[in-house]
Amino acid sequence: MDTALDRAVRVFCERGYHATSIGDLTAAMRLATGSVYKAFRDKQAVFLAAFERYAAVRREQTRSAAARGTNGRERLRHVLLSYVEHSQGIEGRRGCIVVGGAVELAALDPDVRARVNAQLETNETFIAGLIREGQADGSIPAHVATDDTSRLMICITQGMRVVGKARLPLDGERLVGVAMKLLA
Amino acid sequence: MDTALDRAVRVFCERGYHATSIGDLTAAMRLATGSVYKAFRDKQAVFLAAFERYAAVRREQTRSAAARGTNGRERLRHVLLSYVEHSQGIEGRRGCIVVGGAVELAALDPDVRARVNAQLETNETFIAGLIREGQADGSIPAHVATDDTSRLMICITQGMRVVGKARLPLDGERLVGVAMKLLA
DNA sequence: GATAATAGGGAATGATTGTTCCCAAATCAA
DNA sequence: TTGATTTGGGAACAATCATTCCCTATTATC
Repeated sequence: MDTALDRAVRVFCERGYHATSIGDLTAAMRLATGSVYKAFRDKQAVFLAAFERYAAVRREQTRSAAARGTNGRERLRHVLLSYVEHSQGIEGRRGCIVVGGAVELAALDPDVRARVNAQLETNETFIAGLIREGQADGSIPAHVATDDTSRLMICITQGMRVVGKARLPLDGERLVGVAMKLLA
Repeated sequence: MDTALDRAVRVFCERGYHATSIGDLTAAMRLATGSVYKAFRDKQAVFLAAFERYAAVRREQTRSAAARGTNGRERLRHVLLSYVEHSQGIEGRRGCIVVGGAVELAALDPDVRARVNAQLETNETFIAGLIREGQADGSIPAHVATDDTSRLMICITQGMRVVGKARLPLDGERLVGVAMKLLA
């Protein structure tokens, strides 16, 4: 079932919510219509489950990117680098289900909006934590405004997914190199 | 007809492409079904026309925001401030048709993707121009990497629209204050 | 003033949508 | 082996979709 959900994630990322029909889902998940409706209440429930699965996977990827750094600043740098990589190429073109949910459904579906906001806030809190770590270990100056900087970085990461979906190329090292000035 | 198109812009911004039915459009534009199809070839043509109209209006708003500054750095600051303002509150919740087009249609409709890319590149070129102005008038250091910085700023502006649509609050002065470090 | 041309309105249409219902195969219990 | 229960599959359904067609005012032309 998790593998079927992974396939649903791909379709929702690529086509968004409304352009994905139940037929698209059954084809991707290799399940019949009745089976999908036996596993999920309706299409929105499939989307929310796919959203949850996507968020969990991405959260893990981001944590492990952070673990590649040896201090707060380096951990943050690797998180940003990881975001650029995921916003590029084939995965970038496929898109992000959080951004898709925000743009396509935030105004129409309170459940999805709540999940999107929760996800954005989790990410922001994580980044803010890394900034504080850096300030504690001396790799980030104490005068950096933690909350404002982490919120701006959320804007950067979400924006990269928009730009990546539009297929503008993103150079990881150079883009992140510039973004790290925010920690000066 | 321009006023009808303005109303179409609002619907497309708020609901996106696929969730907007012809019925939604006729209600918003105060036109009957037949009239819409007499003025436009199909739904995609309405969207593209609305996109064009939206882009023209936003372009003008951005230019006039830039005009409020007295040097390159200040002009860029006002542009960023303007973006935060438009990403917030009722307009932020309504959303941006460029971001919506990128996220919802870039993978499905080559025409829309081309228009989205053109718009992103226009904005990026405009920002890059402001950076160069600032470097010429001495308000921005010469060592600032123009292309990388302007691309990152596009990510920031597009990301603010995603975050604003999700209804996370954005504090203009503080966010832009942090973002201006990119010009150090 | 009569007629042609245009613009706007809305019912009809066929395709597609999300959802439900029911059937067949397989698994388990006795 | 039976019978009961679950699991997966797909046809059927009503609703909604984008689009077309045709009718009625209104404007323009002679």
